[in-house]
This record gives sequence, C-alpha cells and structure tokens, in this order.
Amino acid sequence: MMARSEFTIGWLARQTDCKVQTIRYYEQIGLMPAPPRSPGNRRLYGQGHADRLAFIRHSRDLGFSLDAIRDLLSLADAPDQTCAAADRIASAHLVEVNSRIARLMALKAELERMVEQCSGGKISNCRVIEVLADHSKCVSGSHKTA
Amino acid sequence: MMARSEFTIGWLARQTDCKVQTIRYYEQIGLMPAPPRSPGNRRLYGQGHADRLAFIRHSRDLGFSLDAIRDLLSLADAPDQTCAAADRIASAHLVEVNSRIARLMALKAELERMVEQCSGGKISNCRVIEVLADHSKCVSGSHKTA
DNA sequence: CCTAACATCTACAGTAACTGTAGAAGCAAG
DNA sequence: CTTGCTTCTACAGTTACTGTAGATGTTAGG
Repeated sequence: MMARSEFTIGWLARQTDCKVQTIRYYEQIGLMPAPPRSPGNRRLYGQGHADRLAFIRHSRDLGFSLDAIRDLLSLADAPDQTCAAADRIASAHLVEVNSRIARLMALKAELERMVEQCSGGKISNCRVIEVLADHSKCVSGSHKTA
Repeated sequence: MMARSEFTIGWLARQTDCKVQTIRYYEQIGLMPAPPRSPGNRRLYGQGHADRLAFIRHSRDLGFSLDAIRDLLSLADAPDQTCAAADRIASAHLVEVNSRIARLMALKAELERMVEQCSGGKISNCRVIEVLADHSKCVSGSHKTA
C-alpha cells in the first residue's frame, strides 16, 4: 500500500536481482503491467510493481514456470477465493521436484560407478565410454534426466 | 564391424526411442554423419550409425550436453588416448548433478513447508501465496533452481 | 553551455535442444 | 490407380531469458 515513490527500471533490477531486459520481457509477455512513463519516456515503477516482481522472481527461484506463476499471481489478486488452487499448483510442483530428485539420484549413482571404475588407462577400455555406448551396462534402467 | 544392413530413418528412430526429426537435427549440427541415400533420396543407415546414435541418446539420458557428447564421441573414436579427458568430463558432470540434487532438496523442503501450512482456507491467509510473496519467510535462503 | 559517461529506449537476433508444421514426393497394398 | 503411410526440405515455435545495435535521455564535471 501507499505507493507513491517512483523507481527507475535500473533501481528495480538491482532491488530484485533481475536484469533490466528481463523486466521489459515480463512486461512484453504481460506478466508485469506496463508502468507509466516519465516525460522522457522512461518507465516509472511504484511499490506495487516492486512487490509483484519480487513475487515473480521468488517463484522462479523456486522453480515455478512462468505459466504457473501467471496462475499464482491471479490467485494472489483474489484474496476471497479458497486457496485450493494455489495448493494444487504447489503440490503438483512438489511432485515434479520429487521425481527430479529421484532421477538425479539414480543418475548420480550411475556417474559415480562410471568414474570409479575408470582405470586411468587408455580409452579402449575406459568404463566411462563403455557405459555410455551400452545402456545395458547400467545398474538401473531409469535414469532419464528430462 | 560388419555393417551391411541398411535401415530407414524411421526404423532407427524406433530402435533408439528418438524422433525422426531429432536424428535429422543431429545430422544438421554435425553430431551424426550424413548417411548415403537411396535412389529415391531416403537416408540409409548402417549399424555404425545405430551405435553412434545409441551412444548419443544414452549420454543425453544421463544429462550430458550435446557439446559434452561431441567431446566424448571424439574420445571414443581415439582408443589409444588416455581416458583422463573422459574421466574429467564425467566427473565435472557428477559435480553438477550433486549440486542440482542439493538445491532440489532445499526446494523440496520449502515446498513441503508451504503446502503443509496451507490451511485450506482463503487465499488471503494462504501460506503458499504468502511465502512466494516474501522471500524472508523461507527457511533457507539458498533454493535457486538454476 | 558543452561534453563525456552512463542509463534507458526500441527492435531484433541468439541460446539449448529439440518439436511441430506445411507441402511435395516416394512407396507399398488393395 | 488410389489411399495411406513414410520420408523429404525448409522453416517456425518452444522456454525463459540474454545480448547487441543504434538512438535518445540524463547527469556530473569543466
């Protein structure tokens, strides 16, 4: 509330650890509203813009897609709705994160095995190359990164 | 060895669980060699191509970048070199995977906390939205996905 | 007042690694 | 001979930015 102060795009960028171009990009795709302009055509932001951008950046840091963030923002703007939808988005994301962790753990095991078995000799009997060439030499079949 | 059989691009795609366009893309960027053509201009692949593509796909599944794969392929083609370079590539990738796991674990904890604390009530006091709006409500400061 | 340095403006190209589409042509079966 | 599938080329679209060019605006120093 009480947004009166006016920030430049550069100030906002430093504030939110976000490149100037990225802010303009968010405006272009409709994630940030087009702010008023100064007489010299510079964008002038208020606290509301800063808050919204912080929300976006933090959500990005937490791995939400811009599409998911679009939904979350529209939810944040409707304080009287139930938060079931927000919960659903976050839960779906959590499922995705868990699956990514699982796949990365399998991957880590495979890579460790590859590196451990590398004799330090010649390529012709290097385990790393061998395993890459032949999937059947893997411990587990399911290590797709996706 | 003993590559005589000729495969169509579709056969190769089914064999390696890889889209036809992706194979053509690998050829375009020089990762796969341009195969001979049939009288009707179709690509004709042999076992060598199939092996190379399998190597590429498996490496991709293990999360290696196309650039890293390019290096690994050139190593695989030089059996007399020491495997130090292959080891280095795989080890660097392992470090990267470990760091990704660590960040995803922090993320998972944050998301779980968010979802757990969601009261199921109205958006106006939904923890999910609240935490997204304010980074300082996070347990750990370091949960960037990158 | 003038100039140099810097911030900002628009518009567009490039990144990674594909994926999808359009339109034409080859090919096998009925 | 026609239907339907595969393949061909060439190019646009995806995600979430990042970088660049060239033109202005703004500010500090001389």
